[in-house]
Amino acid sequence: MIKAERHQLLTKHITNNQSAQLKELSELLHVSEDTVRRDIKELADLGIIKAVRGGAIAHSPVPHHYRDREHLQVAQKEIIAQKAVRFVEDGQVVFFDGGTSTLAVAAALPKDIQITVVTNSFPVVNILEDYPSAEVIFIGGRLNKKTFTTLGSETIDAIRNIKADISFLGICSIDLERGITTRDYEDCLIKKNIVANAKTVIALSTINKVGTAEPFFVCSVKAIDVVLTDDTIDKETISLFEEEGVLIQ
Amino acid sequence: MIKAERHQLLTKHITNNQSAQLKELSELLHVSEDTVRRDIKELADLGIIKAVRGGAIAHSPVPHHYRDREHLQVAQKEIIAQKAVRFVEDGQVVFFDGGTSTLAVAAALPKDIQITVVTNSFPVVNILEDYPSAEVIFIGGRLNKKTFTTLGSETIDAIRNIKADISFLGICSIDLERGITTRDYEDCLIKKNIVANAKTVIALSTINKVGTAEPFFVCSVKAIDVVLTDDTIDKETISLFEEEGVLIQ
DNA sequence: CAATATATTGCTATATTTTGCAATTTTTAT
DNA sequence: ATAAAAATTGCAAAATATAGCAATATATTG
Repeated sequence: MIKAERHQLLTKHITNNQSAQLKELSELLHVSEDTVRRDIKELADLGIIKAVRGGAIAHSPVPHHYRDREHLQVAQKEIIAQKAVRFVEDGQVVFFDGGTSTLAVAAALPKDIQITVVTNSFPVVNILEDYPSAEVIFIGGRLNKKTFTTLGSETIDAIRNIKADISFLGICSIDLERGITTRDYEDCLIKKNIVANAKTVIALSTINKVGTAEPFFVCSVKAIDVVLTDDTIDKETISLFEEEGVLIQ
Repeated sequence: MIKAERHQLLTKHITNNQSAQLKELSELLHVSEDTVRRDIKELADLGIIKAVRGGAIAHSPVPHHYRDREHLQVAQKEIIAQKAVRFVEDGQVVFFDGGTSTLAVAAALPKDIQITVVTNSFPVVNILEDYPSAEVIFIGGRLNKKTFTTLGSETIDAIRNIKADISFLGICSIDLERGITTRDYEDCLIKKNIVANAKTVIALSTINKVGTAEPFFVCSVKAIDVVLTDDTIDKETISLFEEEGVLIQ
């Protein structure tokens, strides 16, 4: 077997299993552990996998700067993501807001999904590069280097021109009385326009954000169609939201 | 058996099996390993398969994928990049086209440079995320998953609205008579608009691309201000370009 | 058609790369 | 602190690549 072929198999095996040990790979490929070690080093230099002591692990699917934040509440975000993907169907136009919750949803989409994704979030694009049947429309504008999204009037103009079937909205704070609010003014403007231009708005929120408020008002709870959280909601809250016409899960 | 026939069989065999060794192919085609090696090299130069030590492997599912080219001709691109950064000054608005040459220029910029960067290339944004004083404006549009740039009418509209001080143009082919040409129609449209809207156009080209031509016409050589290459140019060529008002280095 | 140029092919000799092994150092776990 | 596991280094044998060359085939030209 030639080296390039080994590299392919190595990459496949490691990304499939998330991790692998030298001994296991050495036996799989019928080469010495030294060779496997060297192969792993080469692949790691290319940024394809990550070399660790005793073997290798798969790269996280999200870009590096995001990894720090991504490790926060991974399990919770995963729960939200699983709830969210059930709403997405082939043929739809789906908008993804910035933020790690929406990113988790993008990452949870099945690889063969056939949708048109609209987003102003670079990490979302990073994820969707490998989805062969997903058309991606990126909303341009000024880059915000903290959130890796675009901002500004061009961004808002572009959002106004697209009517999405579903818009996933990452939420800072949500409260029945004060509605959805954000800490950042520009982000607020973006979200306002996303809400205004979607057929169905799905807000993603970890449970600890429910019942809190921030300075800038995006929209009332009525304007949201679905709220997805990482936990079970008590019946009282559910019916309170239902009174406003909002499905909360 | 003629060469073209061998090439067909080779391509078929390699794409079917994902990879193949020299010996195996040599026996299959009843020619020496040297010939197979040369065949593979030719097919690899055309980007049909990938030549590797000991044989060849099929290209990643998407041909001409950006990631494959990323590490190609690093030294040459570095030479071009060093020539290019000398043209950039603080306070300017600089446009970066897609492609690995322009990417190398972006990567060669000093970390503290204070410019406004406009681009439709995701890799360029990735580089500039870490430049604290560089403002980044991203041109939105439809994502091309091969080049990781945006395309389409929105992209072109946005380009028209920005007048850059300097535009760096990655070049497929450049020829004194036939001008600058590309292989891809949509890419051609983008480049056309970049050239039309820049004060200074700097074309980046590895030396092997000078004197070649592709189907789609972007602009005449006159429209370019500077051509940067990875090698020294003979005096005759220099004066020929100078007659057209083009500085070539 | 002849003769001349060009391209292809397989061979040889000479680099270069890859690989497994052994000796040594570093890291990890107890 | 100590033993075990893993990484690093240097090395030699084997595999593969490169460059030059001669023989042959193919294309071009007048």
